[in-house]
Amino acid sequence: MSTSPPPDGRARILDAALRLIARTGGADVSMGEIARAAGLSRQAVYLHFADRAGLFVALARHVDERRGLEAALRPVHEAPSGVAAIGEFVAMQARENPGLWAVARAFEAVRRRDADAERSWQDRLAHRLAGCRGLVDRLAAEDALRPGVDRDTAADLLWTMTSLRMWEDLVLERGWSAARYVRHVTAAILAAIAREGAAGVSPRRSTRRAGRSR
Amino acid sequence: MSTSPPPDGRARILDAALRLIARTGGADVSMGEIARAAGLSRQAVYLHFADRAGLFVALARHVDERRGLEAALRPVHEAPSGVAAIGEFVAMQARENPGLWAVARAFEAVRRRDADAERSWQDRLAHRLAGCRGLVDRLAAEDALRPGVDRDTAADLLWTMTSLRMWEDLVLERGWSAARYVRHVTAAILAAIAREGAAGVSPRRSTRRAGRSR
DNA sequence: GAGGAAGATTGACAGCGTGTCAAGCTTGAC
DNA sequence: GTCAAGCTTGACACGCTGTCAATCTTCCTC
Repeated sequence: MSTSPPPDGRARILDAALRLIARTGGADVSMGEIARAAGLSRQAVYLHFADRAGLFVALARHVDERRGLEAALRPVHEAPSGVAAIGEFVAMQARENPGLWAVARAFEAVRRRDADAERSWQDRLAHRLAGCRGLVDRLAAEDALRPGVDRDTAADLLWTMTSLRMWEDLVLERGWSAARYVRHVTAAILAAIAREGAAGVSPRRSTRRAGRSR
Repeated sequence: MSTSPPPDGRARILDAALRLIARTGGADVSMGEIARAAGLSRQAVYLHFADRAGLFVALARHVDERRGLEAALRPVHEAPSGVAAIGEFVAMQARENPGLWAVARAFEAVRRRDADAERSWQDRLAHRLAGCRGLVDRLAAEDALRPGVDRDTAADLLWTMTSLRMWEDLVLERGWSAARYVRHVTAAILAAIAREGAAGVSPRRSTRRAGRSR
C-alpha cells in the first residue's frame, strides 16, 4: 500500500511496464521499451530484475497491490448467500478483468519458458482455486449444491467458468457487454453447480458498467 | 486425403513442424529446427512459406486434413437428438484435443503478431461457432432450449464451454480424466442451455479412453 | 543432347532482442 | 573525504528472423 510521490527505480519500472503492457495489449514489450518508458537505461532494469521473467513475476505481485485485491473481493464475502456470492464473484471478474487481461496475457506467454514464472503462475492458480473452493463449500453448507456434482468438480467448474479465458472469449472475442457477461455466466454457473431452485431468477442488481456490445 | 509415400518439400516441412510442435508442447520451435527436422535447409522453408506466420497458417489447414475433421464430426450429426449431439460434441473434443492442443498453442502465439494468422484464426473461430449455432438450433427445434436463454447466448456459451481452453484448464491444469471431462462438461453445458428435463441423466456410453488423473 | 524451369543448397548479412561486462558518474550519508 | 547505492554509457556474444546471391541437381521437353 505504499503510494509515494517519488517512486524509486524498481516501482517506476513496474509501473511503466504495466502502463506499456496495458496500452499495447501485452504482446511483445521489450526490455528496452520498458526501460525507456520508465525513464531509465536498459541496464538499470537488469539491476533490479534478474531477467525478463523475473520482472514479470514481480509485476504480477505489483498488480495485486495496486488494485486492492482484498477490497475487490469484499462484496463476495459479504454476500448474504452462497448463490449471491457467486453472482458477486462473476460481477467482480467483469469489473477487474479488463485491467488484468493484458498483464495476464503477457505473463502467460512468459511462463512457458521460465520455471519461476511457472511457479508464480501455479501459486495464483492455487489461490484462485481455493477461493472457488470456499464458495462451493458455502454452497454445500447451505445445501444448495447440485446433486450429483461433488465439491471438487463444482470447484473446478466454477474455477474455469470464471477464468480470464472465458471472459476473454465472451467479452473480447464475442463482444458481450459486461452486463450480459455477468447475467448469463452467473446463470450458467448456477445451473451447472447449484441446486435447481437455488438461482435467484431475476438479477437483483447487476453491474452498472455498460460496456459496448459489438 | 493424399497420403503419398514420398511427400514433397512442402508437406514434409508441415509434417516435421507438426511432429516437433507436438513433441515440445508447441512452445518456441524455430524455423531452423523445423528445417532440420524436415531434412531440408532453413532457406528451403522460406521457399515454401513467406514467413513464420505463413507456415503456421498452412499448418492449421494441414492439421485439419491429416485428421479427418468431417469424420470426427459424424457422430455429432448422427446423434438421435440435440442433447445427445452435444454429448457427442464434447466427447469429440475429449478425443481430438490432446492432438490439437500443442498446435493451437503455437498458433495462438503467432496470431498476435500477424494479420494473416489472425484472419485464419477468426475463420476457424467462425467455423466452430457456426457448428455450435447449428447444435443450438437443433436444440431449439426440439424445444429443448432452456427458457430465458436466447439462441445467440446459448451458442456462445456452448462455444466457450467446448473450447480448447476450457479443456486445457480442466484436463491439463486440473488433471481431469477424459471421461470425467466428458461427463461433467456435458452436464454443465446442458444445465446451462438446455431445458431442465432434457439432459439424459446417466451418460449412456461415454468415451472409453481412460486418461490418467493427477 | 541442349536448354530450362523447379526445387535445393551454401554462405553471408542486416536487424532486433536478450543478457553480460566493465568503467565511470552522481548523490547523499557518515 | 570517503564510501556505497543507484544509474549511465558503450560494447559484446548469442540466437532468431528474413533476405540475397550464386551455385547445383534433376527431370522434362524439344
